[in-house]
Amino acid sequence: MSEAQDVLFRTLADPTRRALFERLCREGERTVGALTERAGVSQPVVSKHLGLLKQAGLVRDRHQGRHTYYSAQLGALAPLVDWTSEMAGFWQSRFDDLEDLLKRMDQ
Amino acid sequence: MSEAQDVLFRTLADPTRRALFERLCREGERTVGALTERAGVSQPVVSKHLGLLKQAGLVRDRHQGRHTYYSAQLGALAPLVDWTSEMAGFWQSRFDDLEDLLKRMDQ
DNA sequence: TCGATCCATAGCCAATCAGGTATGGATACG
DNA sequence: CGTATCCATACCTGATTGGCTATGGATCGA
Repeated sequence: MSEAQDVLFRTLADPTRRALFERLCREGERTVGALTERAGVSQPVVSKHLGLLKQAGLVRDRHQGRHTYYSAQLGALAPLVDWTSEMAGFWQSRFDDLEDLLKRMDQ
Repeated sequence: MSEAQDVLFRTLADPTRRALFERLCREGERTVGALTERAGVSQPVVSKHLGLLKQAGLVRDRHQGRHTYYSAQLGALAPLVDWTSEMAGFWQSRFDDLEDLLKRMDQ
């Protein structure tokens, strides 16, 4: 029930938002205008999504003149990686328990 | 824009649903009744969430008499792991590009 | 200085969805 | 059998939210 995980999942659940984050990962730093092209939605919508991504810590922004440059903060994905590892860990430990059980039954 | 990733993120975005999946990972196979205890929501709601988790491939169900046992399908998390790896990969390759650039500038 | 461009905010609307209650089918038990 | 338990489905409702347009502040270029 970690808050960080919740924010990440909720933020990345939206396809438009995830696509924006993906583009920033692929292409590096980009302006709002550049991201709006081929985003399939209007500029205000892109700005709002970028705002949410920023709140989630997934991107950071840098102002230069009229432009705002956004870039991906990959480290923010850590809680997500941790969560999957944790789930896999539970799985594995239960599997070990099963192995233990079978081993003991075998004797 | 993989469909599998989209389903996973959307399904795991809900806290109640994620908590159910977590319990199944931690505790192994459980009935709907057992999951409803401490879920904080009503039994029909639990059933609906389990249905969605099943659609997403994250759990599987097994019927025995009046009971329905659900269990986590950890392999279903693969697309999520792949996605994070891919993002990290883009990040890394851009970093490599930068290294390349710096190296060439150095000469 | 004036017009144009870039971006963020505000306000609105439609769609989605998580929650509840009601209910019924299926199975177990006395 | 008849009753109780387990679970899923149907239906409704309020809240959330992703999209739009309108607008305004800020900066650049002429």
